[in-house]
Amino acid sequence: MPKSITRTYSRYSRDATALLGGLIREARIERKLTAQEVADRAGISRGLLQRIEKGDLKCEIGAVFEVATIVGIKLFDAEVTTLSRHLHQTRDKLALLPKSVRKKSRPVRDDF
Amino acid sequence: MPKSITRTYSRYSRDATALLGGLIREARIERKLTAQEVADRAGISRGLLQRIEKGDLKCEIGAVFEVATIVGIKLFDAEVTTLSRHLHQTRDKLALLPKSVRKKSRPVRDDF
DNA sequence: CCCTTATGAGCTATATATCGATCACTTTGT
DNA sequence: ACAAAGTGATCGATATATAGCTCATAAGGG
Repeated sequence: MPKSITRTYSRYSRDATALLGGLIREARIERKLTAQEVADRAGISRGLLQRIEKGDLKCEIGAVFEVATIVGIKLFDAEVTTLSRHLHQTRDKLALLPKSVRKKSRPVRDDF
Repeated sequence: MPKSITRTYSRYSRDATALLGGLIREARIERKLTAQEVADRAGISRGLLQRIEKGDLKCEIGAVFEVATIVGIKLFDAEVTTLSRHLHQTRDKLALLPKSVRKKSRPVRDDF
């Protein structure tokens, strides 16, 4: 990250991350696991787990998903299954789609 | 990250990330957006977008969710709605749960 | 078919996320 | 009420993810 970039995030992203973090925390407590335990199992520090549970947008997605899995949140059930469904819906269409996207170099001539 | 940490990820996490990345790519192409366009809108570099679409586990979750949102993947529909539901299911129970988890200091004496 | 443009991959410099430690505070069980 | 344990926060050091190029290849439109 050169040049000191301050990212902006959409509300959607922020809410989603915060909600996921909150659920992780609640799932952890429900399962009676200490923060240290979960952190150890996930191979991360306790501090990072804290940030994840707070919904910090700058955590590795791998770490977040890993923790989620450990505390018993089935990403496949929630997210991926739906994604899969979505994927299958569009798969046939996608087979016909171009492999690279190309912008119109010029406005379409439809004026004759 | 001091001390050269090599993280291990569960299959779940890897699959989920890869699937999400794949869906992002397909959604982008379907919408006829170039990688550069999406990257610009998300405020990230094209290289990072590539990694996200490949399912790289080490990307910021904020960047991934942001891109997902931009290409029209409704995290709320897929993930968060389910998360919300889950949240509500457990909310009442959670109100009664302890705020910190405590391990048994000693094995339970159930031998008398 | 050519020419334009998108994509993929690799490189370097730098901002920064992460770790590990420490401290104060809260909470819980006894 | 006390002691043990969990949590939250902060700090310094360092590994590393990211931006921003460049080049080569692939792909699509005219």
